[in-house]
Amino acid sequence: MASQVCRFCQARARNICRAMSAPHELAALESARSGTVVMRPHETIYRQGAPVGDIYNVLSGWVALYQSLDDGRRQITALLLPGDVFGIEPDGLTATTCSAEALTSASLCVIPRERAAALRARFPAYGETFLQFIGREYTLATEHLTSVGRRSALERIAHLLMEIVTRVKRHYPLLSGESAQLPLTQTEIGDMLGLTGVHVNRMLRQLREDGLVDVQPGSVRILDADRLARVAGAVEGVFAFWSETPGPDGEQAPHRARG
Amino acid sequence: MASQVCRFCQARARNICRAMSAPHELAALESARSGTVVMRPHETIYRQGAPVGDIYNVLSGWVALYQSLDDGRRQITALLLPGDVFGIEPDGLTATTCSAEALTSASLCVIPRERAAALRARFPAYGETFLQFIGREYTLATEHLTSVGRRSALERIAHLLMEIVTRVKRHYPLLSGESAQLPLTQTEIGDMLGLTGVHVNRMLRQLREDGLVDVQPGSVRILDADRLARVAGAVEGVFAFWSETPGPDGEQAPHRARG
DNA sequence: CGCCCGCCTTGATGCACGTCAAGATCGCGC
DNA sequence: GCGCGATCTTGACGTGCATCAAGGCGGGCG
Repeated sequence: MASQVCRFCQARARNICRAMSAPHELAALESARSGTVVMRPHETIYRQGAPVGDIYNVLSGWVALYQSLDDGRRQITALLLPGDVFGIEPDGLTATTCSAEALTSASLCVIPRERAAALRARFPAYGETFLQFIGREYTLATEHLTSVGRRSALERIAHLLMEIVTRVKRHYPLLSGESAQLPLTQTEIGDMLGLTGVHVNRMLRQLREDGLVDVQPGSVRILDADRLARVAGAVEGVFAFWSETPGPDGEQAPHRARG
Repeated sequence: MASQVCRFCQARARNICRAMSAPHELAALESARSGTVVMRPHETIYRQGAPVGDIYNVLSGWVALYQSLDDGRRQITALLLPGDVFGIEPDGLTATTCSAEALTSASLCVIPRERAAALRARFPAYGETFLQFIGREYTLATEHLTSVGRRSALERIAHLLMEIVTRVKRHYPLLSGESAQLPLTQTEIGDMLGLTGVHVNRMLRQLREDGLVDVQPGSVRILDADRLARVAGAVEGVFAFWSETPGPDGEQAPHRARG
């Protein structure tokens, strides 16, 4: 009883399904997916240590993956925006090392793990897209690692704000000027960057006083992108990476320019 | 002019080529690979910002991926041991975000990126193995992120030592007792964990005085694995993860036990 | 043999960030 | 309209790790 959702899916062109467009490919997708799930803010999608049999495609809303330690410390290890995928790490059926939680209301397209594997076997291009998407997540994680390991609190926050605004801009025109929704509490920003909420607050204040950004609860506006990037100590080429759709070696990157 | 190296490759059973064993599969591998490269200690394999057209399979030796900031700070983002793969992140042809360097003498099996893609298209099982290996690297990066973000210096070091000994043990019997080669300087350990070499030294001293480990230049010996794991604040299930060969949802994990 | 250069080791000092604590603000439910 | 909880905000204070500095050890090379 496959419905026809995939062939009308607006998100398809830019997410993990983008290699599938012929009628028989769409039919295969439609019969593989098990449905769309709608999560409410702060609802848990799956919990660290539990087996996870599905792969999730973010259609709308923001999702966080995080790891918790016994004493309650937690680290957000990934931030997923519409167009991103999670649950692909191949240890799904035994035990995930991260929990997943919706930060906002979110709708997720769900595909059972084995059916996704079957699709990859049948449509190699679909498998390649998987590789590109998990490679993208890996690169993002790597950049967060250098941020948390080697950047000061101020640099980390500047870097994260640039990343978020750039990634949001990739799919949605910004609200006005360089302003974007930011549905993260300061504590959650701290949990991404290895800081406390209190210290995040102080650093945001400094960025505001220096005229670099304006962060209101719920939104960011970047006032001086050049100086912010300089504070962030951004590595050559990251902006292009953040804004591009993962692709076969970045071929279809929209505005890639180096140097 | 394909040689016959792959069919006699000792490493094949446990590395990214393990799905390939039939004669025609081995022939395909042999004609795809471009050769074996031998690196000397501290030799650079590729540099951050440069395009990389190859995928590397570690046959022997240790390799580090790292990211550098303008002012010389650096973060090691991955540690590759024999059996691991790097260069798979799909942004290869434009610009890598990390540099790669041999920590010891190392030999690497090299496959050009497009030929690997062609193999994946022809042999879906090979493509699945890619997914599993990059997923493994992603999970490791994620755990390093929570270490650097949320663990104290002492905890991070305990955690890293357990990870390294467990990963080494996966492929090689330990030297004697729980002792393994550790070809990392204390500064390099610091670069993995977001610490200075000086502080690494002090924390190692404390672990030694507490009778948990014995770290000589060049080797580690774990004296009390239980207490060390408690200091590390290890998350449920990581040890099994470190020691297992990445597989289809961990099916062939050798000693997996949870709880 | 003796120099030099990396690395390890340890001490003294400083600072970036954490912790604790007390409002202020705002949205929400009753 | 009022109370309540979550979040933001700011101050005072403490500490974990960095920084600076000096000496020891060992291995490679002239």
